[in-house]
Amino acid sequence: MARRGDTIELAVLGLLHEGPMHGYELRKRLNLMLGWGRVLSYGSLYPALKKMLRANLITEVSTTTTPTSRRPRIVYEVTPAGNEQFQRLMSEVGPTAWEDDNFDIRFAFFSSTDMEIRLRVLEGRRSRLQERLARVQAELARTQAEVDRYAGELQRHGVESVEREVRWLSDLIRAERGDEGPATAPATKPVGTD
Amino acid sequence: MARRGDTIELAVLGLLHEGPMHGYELRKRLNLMLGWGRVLSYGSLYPALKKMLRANLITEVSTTTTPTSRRPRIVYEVTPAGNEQFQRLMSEVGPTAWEDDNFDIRFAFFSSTDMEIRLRVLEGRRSRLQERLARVQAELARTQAEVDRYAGELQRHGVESVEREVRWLSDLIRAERGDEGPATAPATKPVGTD
DNA sequence: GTTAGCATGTAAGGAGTTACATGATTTT
DNA sequence: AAAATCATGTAACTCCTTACATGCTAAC
Repeated sequence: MARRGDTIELAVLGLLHEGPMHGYELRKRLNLMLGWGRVLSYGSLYPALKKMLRANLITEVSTTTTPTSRRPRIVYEVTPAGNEQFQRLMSEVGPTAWEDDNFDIRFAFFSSTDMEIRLRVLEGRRSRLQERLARVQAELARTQAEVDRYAGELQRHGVESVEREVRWLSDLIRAERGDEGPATAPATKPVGTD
Repeated sequence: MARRGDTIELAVLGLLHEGPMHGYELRKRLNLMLGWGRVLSYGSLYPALKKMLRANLITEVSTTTTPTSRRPRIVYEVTPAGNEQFQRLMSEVGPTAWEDDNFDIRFAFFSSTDMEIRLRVLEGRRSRLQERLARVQAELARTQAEVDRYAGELQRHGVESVEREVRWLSDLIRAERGDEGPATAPATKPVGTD
């Protein structure tokens, strides 16, 4: 079962899926990818790589092929076992918190999986969001007038944001089913109900 | 300077600002308030309360006044020092990550501060979001076509969401300046540029 | 009478950050 | 020549979660 800490593992396997890379570059790519907020520190990346080496998910590749005679960098490559693990982490159904925390990463690597898994991840996220939406809206109805102005405004904005994301997911699911990848632009147009 | 762990402290002080409460109730209110995602566990709440007691930010209040003869609950009340700390945490300018992590909590307690602080918090958040937006869009322009379909779609959606939040913040700032609290509905209307 | 919710706490462990340590290479 | 960036790592520390431990009260 997927644990909290498997996030870095998933991200590293996903990036290495595109080709060999060394630690420093992995960190840079990761920080661009997950640019919205948190950055990953070396203090967690390097130990994670060591752990993955021991688990035989990745292997070191000699850098001697580099023509420009740079300083020795440790380039990693994904093993067959690593690819298996990647597919497992991409598709596994775990606790809500884990799946929500890793949705973005999974999405970013959608090209490296098949449609079946993409649909499961998208639909899973949508149903979790809808469930929460229902709970929050029930709560809102129950406590109606007694909420603070600002707290209420925050709730309202939160609900609206989640509703948008649900519509976005619905568009993507439709596109996926219609077999034409993510829609390139129409997310702002009225798309009817979900 | 505000540390990462001051989040619970801020939230507890904010809730107690509305009146005395015991731990169990604090947790419930908090989990409703921050309903979008993570829940706070007893394992972090109770030790935090103990720590705040020692720091003299809150005090225990005897529950003997309760008429229904319930089991003894430990009801906490905020001290003058606690109120000072609350105002400090509400207004303090810290590292980006801290301010971003705590924006929602600060917003939810806006009624307990004055307009000066509300404006500073709202404008601070808006400028941080705009800065990130600029960075990401520059990055998007630089790497144009070479991005993966799904990774690109994720970026696009992220930019759109942040742009929405910037408009929301601008509405709130305008309302705050016009002295009429948060707008009750017009967030979906076109509001021009920021 | 037993399940569900109220109520408070502790201990162990996970995951990641910050700060430290080191040194090569490229740019200014 | 200095500053920035490339590049890899370790140690200490922080914050939080999970799991455990305990017992009362209300509802079914």
